[in-house]
Amino acid sequence: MSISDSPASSICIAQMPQMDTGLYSQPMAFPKTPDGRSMEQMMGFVPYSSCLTPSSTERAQQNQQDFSQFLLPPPASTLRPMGQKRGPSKDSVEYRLRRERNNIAVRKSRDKARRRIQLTQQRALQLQDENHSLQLHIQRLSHEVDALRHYLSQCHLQAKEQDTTGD
Amino acid sequence: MSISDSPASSICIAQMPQMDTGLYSQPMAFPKTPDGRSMEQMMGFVPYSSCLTPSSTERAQQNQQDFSQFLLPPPASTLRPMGQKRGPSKDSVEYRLRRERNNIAVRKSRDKARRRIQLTQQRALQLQDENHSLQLHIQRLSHEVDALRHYLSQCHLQAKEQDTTGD
DNA sequence: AAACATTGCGCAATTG
DNA sequence: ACAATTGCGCAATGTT
Repeated sequence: MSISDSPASSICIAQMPQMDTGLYSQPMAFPKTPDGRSMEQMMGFVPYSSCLTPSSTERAQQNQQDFSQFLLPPPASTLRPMGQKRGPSKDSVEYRLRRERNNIAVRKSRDKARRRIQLTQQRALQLQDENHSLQLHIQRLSHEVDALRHYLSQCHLQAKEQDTTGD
Repeated sequence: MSISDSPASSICIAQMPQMDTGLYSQPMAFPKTPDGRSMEQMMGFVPYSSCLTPSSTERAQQNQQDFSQFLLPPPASTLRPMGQKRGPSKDSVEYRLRRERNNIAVRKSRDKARRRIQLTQQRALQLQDENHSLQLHIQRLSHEVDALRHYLSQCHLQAKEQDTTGD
């Protein structure tokens, strides 16, 4: 099933109003430039962005007012019509179902990402520790090498002495 | 807790485009500052989104109280409507300004997070490489130690032989 | 082509 | 009051 309540956290979901963006949106999607912003050029349309709109969006959370969206005559009609047709997709069941599924997928994906990040962090720490240990090990070995070399040179000296003496 | 609620059925509410942010925006008019903000501040305009979408219309929840602003497009003259508004903030100017600022902060914060993550990842890789190098180094040193020990033992042997011989 | 996964974004609630 | 974070849903994309 789908959602539904969930224990604790959850919010409501399903029919909640929250939507913000809605229609037209085009918030992102477009080629984003590296810096992230801009570019809608491709399409010609302009965002309208500025749109402005304020709040409308509001979700009902208790407070909110919402305002009417319509109150305005404007272009309205020009925008997407839809009357309530739910045929294709948009305001109803099918749409809602898709949204709900996506929301779930999103949550899942984000949890995954979060875990991944955490893991990477841990790994970095672990590697750092390991690194430290290895450096210590190297230090020890280096000293050992030095000591051995020293002994060896002593040996050679003695050998030479012996040589000299003996000869 | 969240709440939510609105009667169950309703769904949406407004739907409009929100975008503002400046990002894509600027359709025409305003100067947008580099950092992205601007605009509305100057005018204070409000909603009007164009959007709207109709369909839902109906659900008008009775509750919506407010709406206010007048829906009008005009330039509003700059200012907020006045009318009833619950004092604090909600639908206009002030609100919009706050939102805009927050949106900017959010983008900033996320960029930062992204960079941080990337950095951690790089660091992990780097540490891994370093680790590998250190292990090789250890291997070399270990061999060296072995070799030296071997030489040393040879030395001692010779010394002994010499000893024996000489004696 | 339908389902799931990612990702940028704005909103709102929190936190400092 | 205000910036920084964080959880969340939306929608465009990407992947299967």
